[in-house]
Formats: sequence, C-alpha cells, structure tokens
Amino acid sequence: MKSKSTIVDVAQLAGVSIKTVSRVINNERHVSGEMRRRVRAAVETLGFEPSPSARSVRGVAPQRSHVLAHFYGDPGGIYVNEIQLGMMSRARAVGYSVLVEQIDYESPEAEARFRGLIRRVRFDGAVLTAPLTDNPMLRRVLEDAGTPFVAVTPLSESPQIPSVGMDERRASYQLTQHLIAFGHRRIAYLRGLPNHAGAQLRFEGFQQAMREAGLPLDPALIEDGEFHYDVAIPCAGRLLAQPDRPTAIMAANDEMAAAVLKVACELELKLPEALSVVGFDDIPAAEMLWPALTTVRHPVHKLGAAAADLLLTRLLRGGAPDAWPTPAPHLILNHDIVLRASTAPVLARPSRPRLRRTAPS
Amino acid sequence: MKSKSTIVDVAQLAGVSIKTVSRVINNERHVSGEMRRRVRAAVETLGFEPSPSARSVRGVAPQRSHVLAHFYGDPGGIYVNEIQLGMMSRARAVGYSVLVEQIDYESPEAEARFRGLIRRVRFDGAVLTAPLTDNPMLRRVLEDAGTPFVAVTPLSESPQIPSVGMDERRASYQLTQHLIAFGHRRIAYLRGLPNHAGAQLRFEGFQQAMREAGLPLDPALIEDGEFHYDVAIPCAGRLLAQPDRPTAIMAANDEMAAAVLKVACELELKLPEALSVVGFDDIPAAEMLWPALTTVRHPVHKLGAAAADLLLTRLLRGGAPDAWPTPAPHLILNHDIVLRASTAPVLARPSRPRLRRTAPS
DNA sequence: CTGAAAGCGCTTACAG
DNA sequence: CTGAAAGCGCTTACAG
Repeated sequence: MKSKSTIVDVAQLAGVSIKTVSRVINNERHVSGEMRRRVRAAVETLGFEPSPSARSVRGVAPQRSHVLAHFYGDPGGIYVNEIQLGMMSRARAVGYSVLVEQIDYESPEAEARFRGLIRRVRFDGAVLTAPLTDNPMLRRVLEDAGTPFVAVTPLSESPQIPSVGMDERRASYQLTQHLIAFGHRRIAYLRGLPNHAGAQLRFEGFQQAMREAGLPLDPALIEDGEFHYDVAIPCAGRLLAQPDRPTAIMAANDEMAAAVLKVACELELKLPEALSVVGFDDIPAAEMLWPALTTVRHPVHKLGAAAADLLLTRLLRGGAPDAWPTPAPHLILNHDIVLRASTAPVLARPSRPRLRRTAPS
Repeated sequence: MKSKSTIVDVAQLAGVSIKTVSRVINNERHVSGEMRRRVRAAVETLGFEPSPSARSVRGVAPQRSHVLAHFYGDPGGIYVNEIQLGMMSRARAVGYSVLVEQIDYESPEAEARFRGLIRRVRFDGAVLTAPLTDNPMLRRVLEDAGTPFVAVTPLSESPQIPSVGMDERRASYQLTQHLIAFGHRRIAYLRGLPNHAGAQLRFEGFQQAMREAGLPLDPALIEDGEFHYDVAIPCAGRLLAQPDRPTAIMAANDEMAAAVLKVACELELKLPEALSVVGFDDIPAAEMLWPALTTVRHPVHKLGAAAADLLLTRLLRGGAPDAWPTPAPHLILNHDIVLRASTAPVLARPSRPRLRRTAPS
C-alpha cells in the first residue's frame, strides 16, 4: 500500500529527467554529486521503489530472485533440515533465501511438474541431494533453464557438475579399523539402500578394512537394512540369533545402529561388552541412545554451506553467468570419527554350548 | 533459452491482432472458437510463454509468486522439517512451493532484514511457528505488506490471527493421569523454555492432574531442562540422586526424556520397573530409545498441512484478498497418547537405607 | 554529465 | 466478436 510513486514523480520532485533518476537508481557512473543527492532525497521523501516488473520488461538481466532451491527425494528428516540450515547460513549473509521442494522423482508426471515449478517460482540456483543427484531428468530441465546447480554427493559423477561430499569410503574404513583394533573379528554389516551413492562407498570401506586385516566376509553377517530403523530390526534379530554371533555390528547409518542397540537391549546383552555397535552420520539420536553411539560425524551442515557457497560465488560474480569451469569443482569435506560408549574391546567369551542352528532366511 | 517469441509473433502466425492473442491467453470471453483455435495452435508451435514482467507492468493483480513461507526461530530440527512437509503436502497440489527462513528475532537488525526479505522474495502467505508467533515486529511487517499469515501455536493469541495447534494442556494432563493410574505418586517434572507457549500449558496439565489426584507438588521434583538434552542431563542426575527419588519422571519434551533415560541407564536402574519416564512430541528417536518412550504424538505434520490449508483457501478464493473473518479461525488438532515400554506400574520398593542427603543446588 | 525519444511485451480503455 | 491506439514504468540506444 506504500509504493505508489513512479520514476516520473521522483524526476519532477528532484527537477531532473527520468533518465537521471534511472541512472541514480542503477548506480551508473556519469552523474554529478549534486544530481545524485537531489534524486536520493526525492526517492527518500516519496518512498519510491522501482517496479521490478517494469525494470525487467526491457532487456535487463532476467532479474535475480535471490532464492536458492534445495531439492531432495526422500522424506529425509534431519538430514534435509541440516542441509537447509547450512545453505541458509551462507545465503542470508548475501540476501538470499532458501526454497525447499521434495521431488517425487519416480512419478511419471515428475518432469511436467518440475518444469512448471521452475517456470513459476524463479530461483537462481539449486542444490540437489541424493538420491536426486544422478537423475537425468532434473539435470536436463535445470540445464534447459540455464539454472546452475550443485550436487551433494560423495561421487564426482560428472566433470560438468560441481559437487560437495565427504569421503564416505574412508570414514567407513576407519570405523572398521577401530573395531578391528578392539580385537573384533566377527563383524557384521548392515547395508543401506543402493540408490544412495554413499551406501556402496560405505560398504566398500568396510570390505577393504576387513580384507586388509585378513578377516573373512561371512555372507551370513551381511544384512540389508535399507537405512530404516523398522527394516533393520528383524535384520539385527537374525544377526544376534546366530549361534556364533558377531561381537560387533557396523550399520551403514545411525538409524539402523539404533535398531541393533534396541534388539541387543531386548536380548539383555550387556553393552558394550557383549556387543560393539557403530553407525554412520551422527544424527541427534546417536548421543541419546544407550549406550551412546560411536559413529561418523557426517558434516551435513557444512555440505549445505559449501554447496551454497559454490552457487553464490558464481551468481554473485556479476558478469559471466555462463558456466562452471571444467572440470567443475568437487569438494571433499573433512569428517570426524566420534568415539562414544557403544564400542569396547572384545571380551574373551567363555565358549558356550552351540544353540540350535537357525535356518538362513 | 526457449521462450524467445512474443505476442506479436503469435499474432502474425495466427493471422490475428495481438489483442486477440491476449484475449485467448487470459481466457476472456467474446472470442470465437475459430480464433481461439488458431491462436492456440500458434502458441503451441512457437512455444510461446507470456512474459510475467510485461503482464504485471500494467495494472493486473500484483502477480502471485505461488510461494508459501515458513518462518521459524530456533534451529528447530525435526519439528521444522515436519511442518514444512505438512505445508508441502497441501501446497504442491495447487502449484505452490515452500520457502523457509530462520528468523533471528532477537537481533536488533531483525526488522530491517525482514523488511528486505519481504520485498525481495515475494511470497503469498506465511506460517509462523513458536517462538515467533507472538513477535509484534513480524506481525506488523507482514500486516504492512498485506501478506496473510497463520500461527502454529496452542494459544489463540489474537482474534485477528488464525492459528492451528493441539491441546497441549490436555495431552499433558492425560499423560500424567496415565502415570498416576500406574500407581505413581512421586512424579518429577522437567520443564521447557518459557518462550514456547506449549511449555506453560504442558506444565499446567501436569499440575492439574496431580492436584486432582490429591498428590503434592514437591518443588524438589521440578527442574528446568530448557527443552534440551544437554541441559536436562544434570537435572535428571539431581532428580535421581535424591534419597527418596521419584518413581516416575515426566519431561516436557522427548529430548529431555531421553536425557532421563540416559542417566537412569548409567545408574543401572532397571527400566521401566524402577523408573517410569514419559516425554512429549514423539520425535523419531522416541521409538529408538531404550526403553521405547511413552509420549504424546504431536501432530506436527498435520499442523503444517492445516496452516497451509488456511492460507491457500484464502489465497485461492480469487477475489477478496481482504482479510480473515473475525474472529479468525483457531484450529485444535487431535493428538494421540503413545504408550510404549518406558512406563510401568510402580513397584513396591523395598525400603532402603537413606543415602547421605545431597545439598540442594 | 544530462536528456528527449523510442521501445520492452503486454494490457486497458475505446471504437467498430 | 475483433482491432488500432495509447499507456504501464522503466531502460536502451542516441544526441547534445
């Protein structure tokens, strides 16, 4: 209800031409201090705000929306929120905001929806997180629109697309070594969903550490927990029901590790002496669990910030909105191994009578 | 890189005037089927898309952004994400997107920032969550801008502002009754931050149930955990170190309840026999804890959806973007009490020798 | 350094 | 039902 005045009003009040007003508004050079001052004053008293629409009718850069989008695939939970917070931490400093959108990437109408979205709400750049990062449709649509984007993924999938991630394989390798150093030899593994690039890398890190230590990879000790608590519960049950049960269980994420702890508590195992458990990510619950979970701190917040940084430096570079350098930057952020109470040296277990063998499922 | 064609191109191809094209685009009446068909065909072949900027230079409705904003104050975590998901579930069906912004409401430059935000990124409506809901500055700025907003809060703070919430007092009351029904008489309470409207209501519900049961409110059994896990740890420690320690502890949220469980596990109390614990909210960790936490399911997702609904029905009503009805709607959504393993009937405890009294801190 | 003119792509009156 | 004209608020050439 405020901005009713136009450039003409300002020009009249300042006693100059509208062109001069335009020059001042756009901070062009070749304006005398006197003129500039007069125009500024007029703008102030009238509370004049240039109409964005009118400005962009004519050529002019397609007008920045000052919005960065975050697209993600699965419900995501805390992970999504941390990425956003990381993005915001950088965005707000330069006057940008963050828009979030869950993409139903498997739906047949996904492309039409997404094209509609990109036309309707203008955003200057986008961050994609797994499992969206390797979706060809999204890439194509974003490229068509000339919207730069950054992938949050451990894999540098394309030299054209910048990405940020952590070394998931190495982290998993280190965590496995930690268990091995504690004397564990029968170590079980709970895998995640294969559509997440990290799932494969984490498993590889585990395998590598086991191999290097000369430890066997018993297929009976590998389960697929799909990254979900509920799915991991029966997996943990099977693992711990084995006659020669593992002394340690490594889960590809904290949710599944939580499932292992739950089952172990229900079996009244004494933790961590009777069973060491490790997870991955360091979700808020990790510390709250009993015992507190040893895990890898996934620098999710930093990943969001780094992705936003990449986008913003390109967007704010002024000129050349052209393209990323080739090869596009691929950032690997540091992680921490968080040692808590859920891991302990393996105990020399008194040999016990073999239980009846459970049928493999 | 697509939409290069203008209304003139379309008019030429279709062999009509630009005015006719304009009419078809805007679905005006008084256009013959023939004309309409020809124009449609031309639009199709040219891939014509009217320029939003050009349309809005002239009068025309200020142009909807099709964006709903969610403003929140504290980091928020999973709560924030659930609100967003709820909002999205309604927004996407009608072509709206969700923008999120954390507001540093205590900063002195908050107002300037917020005014900048509201001018820069256009959003058609906003959802505010605690502790932002009763912030006068935000309200004023939004009202100045004529942007409708809905508060997510258990309190109907103003007849002008629509809100959605749950009956936090009643839920807390019910949960306390559950403990009392299990025979608990010494029930401790962990309070939350007073800047959250729910904190007070939850405490009132607890007090009411205690009073009605004729149970005393021992000040030594009330601690302030500030809704945070870390802060609640020492509180729980003090509570459980008392010579005549409580048989049940009620926490104003799940995070604090998790802290109680952690301390209890460390003291090697047998749960839930030796101590019943309840929380509030039903965060994802609630189920993962040992023992699984009895709590109130806060319908956060539904609150987000309901808030978005309120906004969208007003925005989509077409005409009259005027105002909310008076009094503005105040929706109370149902909650569930989730009974899990962390509560059990009180055990007749063998009287034990009094420990040395710990000094009140 | 300053300004009068033309034009951006579309819509609003106003005629037919 | 259709169209030629004028105009939205601003910017881009082009002169002074």
